Amino acid sequence: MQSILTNISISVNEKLYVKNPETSTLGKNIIEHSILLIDEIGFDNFTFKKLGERIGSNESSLYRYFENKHKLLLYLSSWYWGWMEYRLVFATNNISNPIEKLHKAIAVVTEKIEDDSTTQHINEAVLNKIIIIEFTKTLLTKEVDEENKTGYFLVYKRVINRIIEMIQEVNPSYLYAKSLASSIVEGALHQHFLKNHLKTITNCNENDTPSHFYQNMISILLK
Amino acid sequence: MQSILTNISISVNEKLYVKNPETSTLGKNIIEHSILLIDEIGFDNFTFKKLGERIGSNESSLYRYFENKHKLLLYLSSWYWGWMEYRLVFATNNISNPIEKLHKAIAVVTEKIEDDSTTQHINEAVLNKIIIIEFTKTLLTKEVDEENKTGYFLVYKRVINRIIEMIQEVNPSYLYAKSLASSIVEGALHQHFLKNHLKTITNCNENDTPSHFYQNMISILLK
DNA sequence: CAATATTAATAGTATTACTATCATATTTGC
DNA sequence: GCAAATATGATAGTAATACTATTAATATTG
Repeated sequence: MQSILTNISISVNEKLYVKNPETSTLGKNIIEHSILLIDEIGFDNFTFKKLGERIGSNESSLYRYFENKHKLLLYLSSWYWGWMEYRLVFATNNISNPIEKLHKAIAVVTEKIEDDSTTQHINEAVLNKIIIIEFTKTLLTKEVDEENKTGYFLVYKRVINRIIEMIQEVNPSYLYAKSLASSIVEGALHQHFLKNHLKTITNCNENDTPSHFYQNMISILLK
Repeated sequence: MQSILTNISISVNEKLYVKNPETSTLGKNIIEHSILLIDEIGFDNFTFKKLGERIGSNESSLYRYFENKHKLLLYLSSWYWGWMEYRLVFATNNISNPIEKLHKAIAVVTEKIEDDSTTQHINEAVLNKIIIIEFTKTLLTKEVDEENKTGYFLVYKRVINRIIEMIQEVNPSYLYAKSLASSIVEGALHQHFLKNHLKTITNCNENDTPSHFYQNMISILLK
Protein backbone atom coordinates (compact mmCIF):
# COMPACT_ATOMS: atom_id res chain seq x y z
CA MET A 1 0.00 0.00 0.00
CA GLN A 2 1.92 3.01 -1.17
CA SER A 3 -0.03 5.82 -2.72
CA ILE A 4 -3.53 7.26 -2.79
CA LEU A 5 -6.25 6.93 -5.40
CA THR A 6 -5.03 6.13 -8.90
CA ASN A 7 -2.04 3.92 -9.27
CA ILE A 8 -2.04 2.24 -5.89
CA SER A 9 0.16 -0.78 -5.41
CA ILE A 10 -0.64 -3.56 -2.98
CA SER A 11 2.25 -5.66 -1.82
CA VAL A 12 1.75 -9.38 -1.59
CA ASN A 13 3.71 -12.00 0.38
CA GLU A 14 6.75 -12.91 -1.73
CA LYS A 15 6.40 -16.60 -1.04
CA LEU A 16 3.21 -16.64 -3.06
CA TYR A 17 4.95 -16.19 -6.38
CA VAL A 18 8.07 -17.43 -8.13
CA LYS A 19 8.46 -14.19 -10.03
CA ASN A 20 6.57 -11.03 -9.12
CA PRO A 21 3.81 -10.64 -11.74
CA GLU A 22 3.80 -6.86 -11.24
CA THR A 23 7.24 -6.64 -12.90
CA SER A 24 6.29 -7.58 -16.47
CA THR A 25 3.59 -7.38 -19.08
CA LEU A 26 3.12 -11.14 -19.07
CA GLY A 27 2.81 -11.09 -15.29
CA LYS A 28 0.12 -8.43 -15.36
CA ASN A 29 -1.64 -10.32 -18.13
CA ILE A 30 -1.67 -13.43 -15.97
CA ILE A 31 -3.29 -11.50 -13.12
CA GLU A 32 -5.80 -9.68 -15.31
CA HIS A 33 -6.97 -12.70 -17.25
CA SER A 34 -6.81 -15.24 -14.45
CA ILE A 35 -9.41 -13.14 -12.64
CA LEU A 36 -11.64 -13.03 -15.71
CA LEU A 37 -11.19 -16.71 -16.55
CA ILE A 38 -11.76 -17.96 -13.00
CA ASP A 39 -14.93 -15.87 -12.89
CA GLU A 40 -16.10 -17.39 -16.18
CA ILE A 41 -15.41 -21.08 -15.64
CA GLY A 42 -14.81 -21.39 -11.89
CA PHE A 43 -11.55 -22.15 -10.12
CA ASP A 44 -12.01 -25.93 -10.31
CA ASN A 45 -12.18 -25.84 -14.10
CA PHE A 46 -9.41 -23.26 -14.41
CA THR A 47 -6.03 -24.53 -15.65
CA PHE A 48 -2.78 -22.85 -16.63
CA LYS A 49 -3.15 -24.40 -20.07
CA LYS A 50 -6.49 -22.63 -20.62
CA LEU A 51 -5.12 -19.37 -19.25
CA GLY A 52 -2.11 -19.67 -21.56
CA GLU A 53 -4.35 -20.13 -24.58
CA ARG A 54 -6.45 -17.16 -23.49
CA ILE A 55 -3.52 -14.77 -23.25
CA GLY A 56 -1.57 -16.24 -26.18
CA SER A 57 1.17 -17.48 -23.94
CA ASN A 58 2.70 -20.82 -23.19
CA GLU A 59 1.67 -22.94 -20.22
CA SER A 60 5.29 -23.36 -19.16
CA SER A 61 5.77 -19.60 -19.04
CA LEU A 62 3.00 -19.28 -16.43
CA TYR A 63 4.83 -21.68 -14.13
CA ARG A 64 7.66 -19.16 -13.95
CA TYR A 65 5.32 -16.79 -12.15
CA PHE A 66 3.26 -19.17 -10.00
CA GLU A 67 4.08 -22.65 -8.72
CA ASN A 68 0.50 -23.77 -9.21
CA LYS A 69 -3.02 -22.45 -9.48
CA HIS A 70 -3.60 -22.65 -5.73
CA LYS A 71 -0.76 -20.21 -5.12
CA LEU A 72 -2.18 -17.95 -7.81
CA LEU A 73 -5.53 -17.91 -6.02
CA LEU A 74 -3.78 -17.18 -2.71
CA TYR A 75 -2.00 -14.32 -4.48
CA LEU A 76 -5.28 -12.89 -5.78
CA SER A 77 -6.89 -13.28 -2.34
CA SER A 78 -3.98 -11.64 -0.63
CA TRP A 79 -4.10 -8.77 -3.09
CA TYR A 80 -7.86 -8.43 -2.53
CA TRP A 81 -7.58 -8.26 1.26
CA GLY A 82 -4.65 -5.86 0.98
CA TRP A 83 -6.78 -3.65 -1.21
CA MET A 84 -9.68 -4.05 1.24
CA GLU A 85 -7.45 -3.03 4.14
CA TYR A 86 -6.40 0.05 2.20
CA ARG A 87 -10.04 1.01 1.57
CA LEU A 88 -10.92 0.27 5.19
CA VAL A 89 -8.19 2.49 6.60
CA PHE A 90 -8.81 5.22 4.05
CA ALA A 91 -12.56 5.28 4.74
CA THR A 92 -12.41 5.21 8.52
CA ASN A 93 -9.24 7.13 9.35
CA ASN A 94 -10.83 10.50 9.85
CA ILE A 95 -13.89 9.31 11.80
CA SER A 96 -13.62 9.90 15.54
CA ASN A 97 -17.01 8.62 16.67
CA PRO A 98 -16.45 4.89 17.33
CA ILE A 99 -19.98 3.86 16.34
CA GLU A 100 -19.89 5.79 13.12
CA LYS A 101 -16.43 4.45 12.41
CA LEU A 102 -17.51 0.83 12.91
CA HIS A 103 -20.57 1.33 10.71
CA LYS A 104 -18.39 2.71 7.98
CA ALA A 105 -15.98 -0.21 8.33
CA ILE A 106 -18.78 -2.77 8.11
CA ALA A 107 -20.09 -0.99 5.02
CA VAL A 108 -16.69 -1.12 3.32
CA VAL A 109 -16.14 -4.78 4.13
CA THR A 110 -19.59 -6.13 3.31
CA GLU A 111 -20.71 -4.09 0.31
CA LYS A 112 -20.77 -5.35 -3.23
CA ILE A 113 -17.75 -4.04 -5.08
CA GLU A 114 -18.40 -1.94 -8.16
CA ASP A 115 -15.69 -1.55 -10.73
CA ASP A 116 -12.99 0.70 -9.53
CA SER A 117 -10.30 2.09 -11.74
CA THR A 118 -7.50 2.38 -9.23
CA THR A 119 -5.61 -0.37 -11.01
CA GLN A 120 -5.17 -0.89 -14.71
CA HIS A 121 -5.08 -4.64 -14.89
CA ILE A 122 -7.28 -5.68 -11.94
CA ASN A 123 -11.05 -5.53 -12.20
CA GLU A 124 -12.04 -5.30 -8.56
CA ALA A 125 -15.72 -6.02 -9.21
CA VAL A 126 -14.90 -9.33 -10.88
CA LEU A 127 -12.25 -10.10 -8.28
CA ASN A 128 -14.90 -9.56 -5.60
CA LYS A 129 -17.13 -12.11 -7.39
CA ILE A 130 -14.40 -14.72 -7.31
CA ILE A 131 -13.54 -13.96 -3.68
CA ILE A 132 -17.19 -14.59 -2.76
CA ILE A 133 -17.04 -18.03 -4.33
CA GLU A 134 -13.41 -19.06 -3.85
CA PHE A 135 -11.86 -17.35 -0.83
CA THR A 136 -13.31 -19.52 1.94
CA LYS A 137 -12.05 -22.58 0.06
CA THR A 138 -8.47 -21.34 0.35
CA LEU A 139 -8.81 -21.66 4.14
CA LEU A 140 -10.70 -24.96 4.17
CA THR A 141 -7.79 -27.22 3.28
CA LYS A 142 -5.61 -29.82 4.98
CA GLU A 143 -2.68 -27.42 4.53
CA VAL A 144 -4.25 -24.47 6.39
CA ASP A 145 -1.97 -24.73 9.45
CA GLU A 146 1.26 -24.70 7.45
CA GLU A 147 0.00 -21.99 5.15
CA ASN A 148 -1.17 -19.91 8.07
CA LYS A 149 2.27 -20.27 9.65
CA THR A 150 3.90 -19.18 6.39
CA GLY A 151 1.80 -16.03 6.62
CA TYR A 152 -0.49 -16.46 3.63
CA PHE A 153 -3.52 -15.25 5.59
CA LEU A 154 -1.89 -12.39 7.43
CA VAL A 155 -3.57 -9.62 5.45
CA TYR A 156 -6.99 -11.23 5.86
CA LYS A 157 -6.47 -11.54 9.60
CA ARG A 158 -5.27 -7.93 9.75
CA VAL A 159 -8.53 -6.73 8.20
CA ILE A 160 -10.47 -8.71 10.78
CA ASN A 161 -8.29 -7.45 13.60
CA ARG A 162 -8.97 -3.85 12.62
CA ILE A 163 -12.69 -4.57 12.91
CA ILE A 164 -12.20 -6.35 16.22
CA GLU A 165 -10.56 -3.21 17.60
CA MET A 166 -13.40 -1.03 16.38
CA ILE A 167 -15.97 -3.34 17.98
CA GLN A 168 -14.11 -3.22 21.28
CA GLU A 169 -14.00 0.56 21.12
CA VAL A 170 -17.76 0.71 20.67
CA ASN A 171 -18.51 -1.77 23.43
CA PRO A 172 -15.60 -3.03 25.54
CA SER A 173 -17.87 -5.33 27.52
CA TYR A 174 -19.11 -7.30 24.52
CA LEU A 175 -17.62 -10.77 24.93
CA TYR A 176 -17.35 -11.94 21.35
CA ALA A 177 -15.63 -9.18 19.39
CA LYS A 178 -13.37 -11.62 17.57
CA SER A 179 -16.08 -14.06 16.58
CA LEU A 180 -18.37 -11.22 15.58
CA ALA A 181 -15.76 -9.65 13.34
CA SER A 182 -14.78 -12.90 11.66
CA SER A 183 -18.38 -13.93 11.22
CA ILE A 184 -19.26 -10.61 9.62
CA VAL A 185 -16.42 -10.71 7.11
CA GLU A 186 -16.92 -14.33 6.15
CA GLY A 187 -20.68 -14.18 6.56
CA ALA A 188 -21.01 -11.22 4.21
CA LEU A 189 -19.34 -13.22 1.46
CA HIS A 190 -21.76 -16.04 2.21
CA GLN A 191 -24.84 -13.80 2.17
CA HIS A 192 -23.74 -12.39 -1.19
CA PHE A 193 -23.47 -15.95 -2.45
CA LEU A 194 -26.92 -16.87 -1.12
CA LYS A 195 -28.52 -13.80 -2.66
CA ASN A 196 -27.16 -14.91 -6.03
CA HIS A 197 -27.87 -18.64 -5.74
CA LEU A 198 -29.98 -19.75 -2.77
CA LYS A 199 -32.38 -16.85 -2.46
CA THR A 200 -34.85 -18.66 -0.21
CA ILE A 201 -32.56 -18.71 2.79
CA THR A 202 -31.48 -15.07 2.83
CA ASN A 203 -33.25 -11.73 3.15
CA CYS A 204 -30.57 -10.10 1.08
CA ASN A 205 -31.17 -8.85 -2.44
CA GLU A 206 -30.19 -5.84 -4.51
CA ASN A 207 -32.08 -3.42 -2.23
CA ASP A 208 -31.70 -5.02 1.14
CA THR A 209 -28.02 -5.88 1.13
CA PRO A 210 -25.73 -7.90 3.39
CA SER A 211 -24.48 -4.52 4.62
CA HIS A 212 -27.96 -3.68 5.93
CA PHE A 213 -28.23 -7.03 7.67
CA TYR A 214 -24.91 -6.57 9.45
CA GLN A 215 -25.38 -2.84 10.17
CA ASN A 216 -28.64 -3.74 11.86
CA MET A 217 -26.97 -6.58 13.73
CA ILE A 218 -24.14 -4.54 15.21
CA SER A 219 -26.34 -1.59 16.13
CA ILE A 220 -28.52 -3.91 18.25
CA LEU A 221 -25.75 -6.16 19.50
CA LEU A 222 -23.38 -3.45 20.74
CA LYS A 223 -25.97 -1.05 22.14
CA MET B 1 -36.27 -40.54 9.18
CA GLN B 2 -38.21 -43.53 10.37
CA SER B 3 -37.61 -44.66 13.91
CA ILE B 4 -36.35 -43.36 17.22
CA LEU B 5 -32.99 -43.82 18.90
CA THR B 6 -31.05 -46.86 17.77
CA ASN B 7 -31.32 -47.94 14.20
CA ILE B 8 -32.57 -44.73 12.62
CA SER B 9 -32.50 -44.48 8.88
CA ILE B 10 -32.09 -41.22 7.03
CA SER B 11 -33.32 -41.15 3.47
CA VAL B 12 -31.18 -39.39 0.90
CA ASN B 13 -32.14 -38.03 -2.54
CA GLU B 14 -32.01 -40.97 -4.96
CA LYS B 15 -30.27 -38.96 -7.64
CA LEU B 16 -27.18 -38.79 -5.46
CA TYR B 17 -26.31 -42.43 -5.90
CA VAL B 18 -26.27 -45.01 -8.67
CA LYS B 19 -27.02 -47.82 -6.25
CA ASN B 20 -28.25 -47.20 -2.70
CA PRO B 21 -25.27 -47.85 -0.42
CA GLU B 22 -27.59 -48.79 2.44
CA THR B 23 -28.59 -51.97 0.62
CA SER B 24 -25.30 -53.88 0.84
CA THR B 25 -22.25 -54.52 2.94
CA LEU B 26 -19.97 -52.97 0.34
CA GLY B 27 -22.23 -49.90 0.20
CA LYS B 28 -22.09 -49.45 3.97
CA ASN B 29 -18.35 -49.98 3.88
CA ILE B 30 -18.03 -47.22 1.31
CA ILE B 31 -19.94 -44.82 3.54
CA GLU B 32 -18.14 -45.79 6.73
CA HIS B 33 -14.63 -45.61 5.33
CA SER B 34 -15.14 -42.66 3.01
CA ILE B 35 -15.95 -40.60 6.11
CA LEU B 36 -12.81 -41.81 7.88
CA LEU B 37 -10.56 -41.42 4.84
CA ILE B 38 -11.83 -37.94 3.90
CA ASP B 39 -11.23 -36.90 7.51
CA GLU B 40 -7.68 -38.26 7.38
CA ILE B 41 -6.44 -36.94 4.06
CA GLY B 42 -8.99 -34.26 3.09
CA PHE B 43 -11.51 -34.39 0.27
CA ASP B 44 -9.10 -32.98 -2.32
CA ASN B 45 -6.67 -35.83 -1.80
CA PHE B 46 -9.39 -38.44 -1.51
CA THR B 47 -9.83 -40.77 -4.53
CA PHE B 48 -11.94 -43.85 -5.21
CA LYS B 49 -8.74 -45.77 -5.82
CA LYS B 50 -7.46 -45.02 -2.31
CA LEU B 51 -10.86 -45.83 -0.78
CA GLY B 52 -10.92 -49.12 -2.70
CA GLU B 53 -7.50 -50.07 -1.36
CA ARG B 54 -8.62 -49.15 2.15
CA ILE B 55 -11.70 -51.36 2.11
CA GLY B 56 -10.14 -54.13 0.02
CA SER B 57 -12.42 -53.48 -2.88
CA ASN B 58 -12.01 -52.57 -6.50
CA GLU B 59 -12.14 -48.98 -7.75
CA SER B 60 -14.61 -49.97 -10.45
CA SER B 61 -16.98 -51.43 -7.86
CA LEU B 62 -17.23 -48.07 -6.11
CA TYR B 63 -18.38 -46.42 -9.31
CA ARG B 64 -21.40 -48.72 -9.18
CA TYR B 65 -22.51 -46.86 -6.07
CA PHE B 66 -21.46 -43.27 -6.80
CA GLU B 67 -20.87 -41.52 -10.11
CA ASN B 68 -17.96 -39.57 -8.65
CA LYS B 69 -16.52 -38.36 -5.39
CA HIS B 70 -18.45 -35.11 -5.53
CA LYS B 71 -21.75 -37.00 -5.52
CA LEU B 72 -20.47 -39.09 -2.62
CA LEU B 73 -19.75 -35.94 -0.65
CA LEU B 74 -23.20 -34.58 -1.50
CA TYR B 75 -24.61 -37.89 -0.25
CA LEU B 76 -22.72 -37.62 3.04
CA SER B 77 -23.79 -33.98 3.44
CA SER B 78 -27.38 -34.81 2.69
CA TRP B 79 -27.29 -37.62 5.22
CA TYR B 80 -25.73 -35.29 7.80
CA TRP B 81 -28.38 -32.58 7.40
CA GLY B 82 -31.13 -35.21 7.42
CA TRP B 83 -29.74 -36.51 10.68
CA MET B 84 -29.45 -32.95 11.97
CA GLU B 85 -33.09 -32.25 11.08
CA TYR B 86 -34.08 -35.39 12.95
CA ARG B 87 -32.18 -34.25 16.04
CA LEU B 88 -33.58 -30.73 15.70
CA VAL B 89 -37.20 -31.89 15.55
CA PHE B 90 -36.69 -34.46 18.27
CA ALA B 91 -35.06 -31.95 20.64
CA THR B 92 -37.51 -29.09 20.12
CA ASN B 93 -40.84 -30.81 19.51
CA ASN B 94 -42.07 -30.77 23.07
CA ILE B 95 -40.95 -27.22 23.91
CA SER B 96 -43.79 -24.70 23.86
CA ASN B 97 -41.92 -21.55 24.90
CA PRO B 98 -40.64 -20.05 21.60
CA ILE B 99 -37.50 -18.56 23.13
CA GLU B 100 -36.55 -21.74 24.88
CA LYS B 101 -37.32 -23.68 21.72
CA LEU B 102 -35.08 -21.47 19.58
CA HIS B 103 -32.27 -21.68 22.09
CA LYS B 104 -32.48 -25.44 22.03
CA ALA B 105 -32.49 -25.43 18.23
CA ILE B 106 -29.40 -23.22 18.07
CA ALA B 107 -27.68 -25.51 20.55
CA VAL B 108 -28.41 -28.60 18.44
CA VAL B 109 -27.28 -27.00 15.21
CA THR B 110 -24.12 -25.31 16.45
CA GLU B 111 -22.69 -27.72 18.99
CA LYS B 112 -19.73 -29.97 18.41
CA ILE B 113 -20.94 -33.49 17.66
CA GLU B 114 -19.76 -36.22 19.96
CA ASP B 115 -19.84 -39.79 18.79
CA ASP B 116 -23.34 -41.11 18.74
CA SER B 117 -24.17 -44.73 18.28
CA THR B 118 -27.49 -44.42 16.51
CA THR B 119 -25.95 -45.84 13.38
CA GLN B 120 -23.57 -48.74 13.04
CA HIS B 121 -21.50 -47.60 10.11
CA ILE B 122 -21.59 -43.81 10.44
CA ASN B 123 -19.39 -42.03 12.94
CA GLU B 124 -21.26 -38.78 13.42
CA ALA B 125 -18.40 -37.05 15.24
CA VAL B 126 -16.04 -37.63 12.33
CA LEU B 127 -18.75 -36.78 9.83
CA ASN B 128 -19.25 -33.48 11.65
CA LYS B 129 -15.51 -32.80 11.26
CA ILE B 130 -15.68 -33.28 7.53
CA ILE B 131 -18.87 -31.21 7.23
CA ILE B 132 -17.07 -28.32 8.96
CA ILE B 133 -14.31 -28.42 6.36
CA GLU B 134 -16.08 -29.66 3.24
CA PHE B 135 -19.78 -28.74 3.30
CA THR B 136 -19.56 -25.09 2.28
CA LYS B 137 -17.42 -26.13 -0.69
CA THR B 138 -20.28 -28.27 -2.03
CA LEU B 139 -22.31 -25.07 -2.41
CA LEU B 140 -19.51 -22.88 -3.75
CA THR B 141 -19.34 -24.33 -7.25
CA LYS B 142 -20.25 -23.29 -10.78
CA GLU B 143 -22.90 -26.05 -10.75
CA VAL B 144 -24.78 -24.80 -7.67
CA ASP B 145 -27.84 -23.59 -9.58
CA GLU B 146 -28.41 -26.86 -11.43
CA GLU B 147 -27.70 -28.90 -8.33
CA ASN B 148 -30.02 -26.76 -6.26
CA LYS B 149 -32.75 -27.27 -8.86
CA THR B 150 -32.18 -31.01 -8.75
CA GLY B 151 -32.84 -30.82 -5.02
CA TYR B 152 -29.43 -31.73 -3.61
CA PHE B 153 -29.62 -29.01 -0.96
CA LEU B 154 -33.26 -29.46 0.04
CA VAL B 155 -32.54 -31.04 3.41
CA TYR B 156 -30.03 -28.34 4.30
CA LYS B 157 -32.52 -25.63 3.39
CA ARG B 158 -35.21 -27.41 5.38
CA VAL B 159 -33.05 -27.28 8.52
CA ILE B 160 -32.53 -23.56 7.98
CA ASN B 161 -36.23 -23.01 7.29
CA ARG B 162 -37.16 -24.64 10.58
CA ILE B 163 -34.88 -22.18 12.37
CA ILE B 164 -36.29 -19.26 10.37
CA GLU B 165 -39.76 -20.19 11.61
CA MET B 166 -38.57 -20.36 15.20
CA ILE B 167 -36.91 -16.94 14.90
CA GLN B 168 -40.11 -15.46 13.51
CA GLU B 169 -42.08 -16.94 16.36
CA VAL B 170 -39.79 -15.33 18.90
CA ASN B 171 -39.78 -11.94 17.21
CA PRO B 172 -42.07 -11.43 14.19
CA SER B 173 -40.81 -7.90 13.67
CA TYR B 174 -37.18 -8.86 13.22
CA LEU B 175 -36.41 -8.13 9.58
CA TYR B 176 -33.66 -10.62 8.84
CA ALA B 177 -34.86 -14.01 10.06
CA LYS B 178 -33.65 -15.78 6.93
CA SER B 179 -30.20 -14.24 6.87
CA LEU B 180 -29.82 -14.75 10.59
CA ALA B 181 -30.72 -18.43 10.36
CA SER B 182 -28.45 -19.11 7.40
CA SER B 183 -25.60 -17.16 8.92
CA ILE B 184 -25.89 -19.07 12.19
CA VAL B 185 -25.83 -22.48 10.55
CA GLU B 186 -22.99 -21.70 8.18
CA GLY B 187 -21.23 -19.42 10.63
CA ALA B 188 -21.15 -22.08 13.33
CA LEU B 189 -19.27 -24.39 10.99
CA HIS B 190 -16.88 -21.52 10.29
CA GLN B 191 -16.33 -20.71 13.96
CA HIS B 192 -15.59 -24.37 14.66
CA PHE B 193 -13.03 -24.23 11.88
CA LEU B 194 -11.45 -21.04 13.23
CA LYS B 195 -11.22 -22.44 16.76
CA ASN B 196 -9.24 -25.37 15.34
CA HIS B 197 -7.05 -23.47 12.90
CA LEU B 198 -7.15 -19.67 13.11
CA LYS B 199 -7.56 -19.15 16.82
CA THR B 200 -6.63 -15.47 16.79
CA ILE B 201 -9.79 -14.37 15.01
CA THR B 202 -12.37 -16.18 17.11
CA ASN B 203 -13.37 -16.15 20.77
CA CYS B 204 -14.43 -19.75 20.54
CA ASN B 205 -12.54 -22.57 22.21
CA GLU B 206 -13.40 -25.73 24.12
CA ASN B 207 -15.08 -23.81 26.93
CA ASP B 208 -16.57 -20.87 25.16
CA THR B 209 -18.16 -22.56 22.17
CA PRO B 210 -19.78 -21.33 18.94
CA SER B 211 -23.07 -22.22 20.64
CA HIS B 212 -22.41 -19.65 23.37
CA PHE B 213 -21.56 -17.00 20.79
CA TYR B 214 -24.79 -17.58 18.88
CA GLN B 215 -26.98 -18.06 21.97
CA ASN B 216 -25.74 -14.71 23.19
CA MET B 217 -26.33 -13.17 19.77
CA ILE B 218 -29.95 -14.25 19.42
CA SER B 219 -30.88 -13.40 22.97
CA ILE B 220 -29.78 -9.80 22.38
CA LEU B 221 -30.91 -9.54 18.77
CA LEU B 222 -34.46 -10.81 19.23
CA LYS B 223 -35.17 -9.18 22.58
C1' DC C 1 26.62 -5.81 -30.18
C1' DA C 2 27.44 -9.21 -26.77
C1' DA C 3 25.61 -10.99 -22.67
C1' DT C 4 21.67 -11.90 -20.11
C1' DA C 5 17.08 -12.67 -19.15
C1' DT C 6 12.59 -13.88 -20.74
C1' DT C 7 9.40 -16.41 -23.25
C1' DA C 8 7.86 -20.12 -26.50
C1' DA C 9 7.74 -24.75 -28.23
C1' DT C 10 7.92 -29.39 -27.59
C1' DA C 11 8.07 -33.53 -25.22
C1' DG C 12 7.51 -36.34 -21.43
C1' DT C 13 5.79 -38.26 -16.64
C1' DA C 14 2.71 -39.53 -12.92
C1' DT C 15 -1.79 -39.17 -11.33
C1' DT C 16 -6.66 -38.65 -11.68
C1' DA C 17 -11.13 -39.71 -13.08
C1' DC C 18 -13.20 -42.21 -15.25
C1' DT C 19 -15.28 -46.37 -18.98
C1' DA C 20 -15.43 -50.95 -20.90
C1' DT C 21 -15.04 -55.78 -20.83
C1' DC C 22 -14.90 -60.12 -19.03
C1' DA C 23 -14.39 -63.36 -15.27
C1' DT C 24 -15.84 -64.90 -10.85
C1' DA C 25 -18.47 -65.00 -6.84
C1' DT C 26 -22.83 -64.64 -4.34
C1' DT C 27 -27.62 -64.43 -3.87
C1' DT C 28 -32.39 -65.59 -5.03
C1' DG C 29 -36.30 -67.77 -7.00
C1' DC C 30 -38.33 -71.90 -8.17
C1' DG D 1 -30.31 -77.89 -5.11
C1' DC D 2 -29.64 -75.72 -9.29
C1' DA D 3 -30.26 -72.19 -12.89
C1' DA D 4 -30.63 -67.45 -13.51
C1' DA D 5 -29.76 -63.10 -12.06
C1' DT D 6 -27.04 -59.92 -9.70
C1' DA D 7 -22.93 -58.12 -7.48
C1' DT D 8 -18.16 -57.76 -7.32
C1' DG D 9 -13.30 -58.14 -8.90
C1' DA D 10 -9.50 -57.85 -12.19
C1' DT D 11 -7.50 -55.84 -15.91
C1' DA D 12 -6.90 -52.62 -19.47
C1' DG D 13 -7.44 -48.40 -21.60
C1' DT D 14 -8.47 -43.17 -22.45
C1' DA D 15 -8.38 -38.23 -21.92
C1' DA D 16 -7.24 -34.61 -18.99
C1' DT D 17 -4.50 -32.54 -15.38
C1' DA D 18 -0.54 -30.84 -13.21
C1' DC D 19 3.34 -30.51 -13.64
C1' DT D 20 9.13 -30.83 -15.17
C1' DA D 21 12.88 -30.62 -18.43
C1' DT D 22 15.15 -29.18 -22.42
C1' DT D 23 16.16 -26.45 -26.15
C1' DA D 24 15.20 -22.72 -29.28
C1' DA D 25 13.79 -18.04 -30.23
C1' DT D 26 13.20 -13.35 -28.87
C1' DA D 27 13.77 -9.17 -26.07
C1' DT D 28 16.26 -6.34 -23.00
C1' DT D 29 20.29 -4.17 -20.98
C1' DG D 30 24.87 -2.81 -20.12
